[in-house]
Amino acid sequence: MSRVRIADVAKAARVSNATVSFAFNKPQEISEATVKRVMAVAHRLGYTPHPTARSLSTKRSGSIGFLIPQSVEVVFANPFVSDLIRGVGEICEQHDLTMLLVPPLNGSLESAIGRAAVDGFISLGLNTGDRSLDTLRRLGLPCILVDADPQPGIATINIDDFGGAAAAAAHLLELGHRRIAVVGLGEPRDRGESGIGARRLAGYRQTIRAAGGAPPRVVPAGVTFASGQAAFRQLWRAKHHPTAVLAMSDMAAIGLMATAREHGVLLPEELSVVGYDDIPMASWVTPTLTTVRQPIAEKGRQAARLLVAQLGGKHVRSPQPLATELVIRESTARHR
Amino acid sequence: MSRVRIADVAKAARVSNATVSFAFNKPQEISEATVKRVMAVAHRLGYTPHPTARSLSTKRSGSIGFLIPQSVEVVFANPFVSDLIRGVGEICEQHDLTMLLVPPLNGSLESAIGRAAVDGFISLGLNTGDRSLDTLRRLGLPCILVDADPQPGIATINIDDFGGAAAAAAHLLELGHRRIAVVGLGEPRDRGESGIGARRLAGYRQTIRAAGGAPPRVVPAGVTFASGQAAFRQLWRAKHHPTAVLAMSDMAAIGLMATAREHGVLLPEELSVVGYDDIPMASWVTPTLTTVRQPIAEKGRQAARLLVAQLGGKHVRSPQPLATELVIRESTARHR
DNA sequence: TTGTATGCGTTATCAA
DNA sequence: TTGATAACGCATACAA
Repeated sequence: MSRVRIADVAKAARVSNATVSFAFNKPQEISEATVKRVMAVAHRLGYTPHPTARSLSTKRSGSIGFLIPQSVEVVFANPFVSDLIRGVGEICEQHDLTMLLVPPLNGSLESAIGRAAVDGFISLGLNTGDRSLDTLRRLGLPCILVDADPQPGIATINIDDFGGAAAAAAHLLELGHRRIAVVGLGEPRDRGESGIGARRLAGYRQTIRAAGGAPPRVVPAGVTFASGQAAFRQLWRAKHHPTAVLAMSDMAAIGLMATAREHGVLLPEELSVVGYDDIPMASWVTPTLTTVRQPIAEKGRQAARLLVAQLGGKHVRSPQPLATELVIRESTARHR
Repeated sequence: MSRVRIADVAKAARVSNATVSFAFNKPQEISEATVKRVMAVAHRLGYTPHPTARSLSTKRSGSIGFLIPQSVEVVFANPFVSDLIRGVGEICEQHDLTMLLVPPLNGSLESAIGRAAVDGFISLGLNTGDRSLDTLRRLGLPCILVDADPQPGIATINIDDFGGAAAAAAHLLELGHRRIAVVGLGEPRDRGESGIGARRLAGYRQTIRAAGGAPPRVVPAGVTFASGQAAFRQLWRAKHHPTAVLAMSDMAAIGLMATAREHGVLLPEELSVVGYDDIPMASWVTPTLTTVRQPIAEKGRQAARLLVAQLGGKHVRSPQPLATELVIRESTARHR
């Protein structure tokens, strides 16, 4: 019981393969009666064009790849990614594109890229110097970067990481905090070099320095609840506890707050916490989280729109970084 | 600057196409020296096998479709889906499979199914009688259903929806609650018919009836924060307010709780709330949410494992429904 | 308006 | 061990 092919339809409808193909793809090119007849036969036989064969011929797969730097398991633990996907998905659906999730294959994004049958990629947080970028270029696949360092010839969607971080730091300084800790993003070796972590850290540091504050202690963390828990424990292990924390993700901030409360730390009286992202959850936790809002879904939409444009042959350029906004809620208070 | 093809490599390495193909796919079939030489040339030229051409030939795409009943925009608003995806992704990565997100195309899942170049599907919540099931059968594509009614010949992953709901209801009854409301799942027209909503509702109803309680009022909702907010407003519009609520999703429960607090309702003193799912967030909100835990990621893993087995030609059967467990936290209290 | 013939880039069969 | 060559299933330029 093999699949119904175009030839089967053609034979049953007493026309050629080409006519069947036209009936599906360019109905206006042939007579209406023929289209009707062919389609009726096709439907009766249960024919559906083979997507792979069609792709090989048209050189279009009708799907785009969503490149993630780690496993699905890890990346989707952060609600940020869901929101980003939602934005991308919105535009994809407008253009009948499906989305392929492409994590590294055996640790290598390069090989995963080569195996993905897609028309282009949206990539989340690709570090400068990553060889995947060369692979992308070599294959000539359109690609839009999100939350990455600008690359020559590749459009990148970014937010004003520095400005958001600066606003967050300024808020804490204004509240009288002087012993401020930073919960970083990713491994220490990455932080100083590049990426959003570095930009945010610069925003924190410069603002604090400009106010005459001491350089903040920085503890590494990821974008998960658990990493926020770990960050708290690390901070509280030291003799002098900070009176305020600047986190680079809401998830880490929320994990940190939960653990702080478990340790009997009063929030925000004894510890002010500022997050980053403003994921929906930030306004549902207790205390509600003061955070730097970034338009997550909009980033996804922009990236997808740009990719669609590029698929259409247009030359696209990186837009201006999107604005961030400090959202003051209950997790920050005046230093006592 | 067209893409490097297998013939280019063959010519440059002075071998035939077949030899190049062997070097990539069955290195043990040809001499080691040849493999080495061919691979060196391939690498120098930047050759990567064309995934679509390869698929057409092997009849394998190396990716599976994740069928969702609504747009990505809507479906990914529920953290439940992220967790499910994480489970599926975990197994996929073990088998070098990528995941294609397949939402309805112009409202029709059927056409979306036909266009997806995948080896099989995992489908979330496909209702009985959905014609997509016929399409799947016709195309002969392996498919595993999650949270759906059992279909003849199609393996389905389910949890003990009834038992979980019954435990939740029993818990509230035990706490002395008699005026209990249910926050449903989906449209009223679907609820009575089939699906997890119906099974959970039956669990609530039968348990309450067995205890001699009055039939619960049921208000419809979805699986989003906003639908929980709406459900609260609808409940509070009536004269007699319930003293406890059974929600069919944590997200709805969390939305309901947030709105209740805004209306000055004390939680859990004046209103007990039970959720369903036990998404991570359930233990981060205030009060922490009493809920029915289901192994979300495990469902994803099971579905993926079954699909992989089916792709391997094995005949698979629906496993036993996975156990649920009532997790008692702070959102439920004795009726005053 | 319809049919024929070729290309898409691999894999795999069968000879050599 | 390697090399021609036929599928794979469809789209499309070109011919009729």
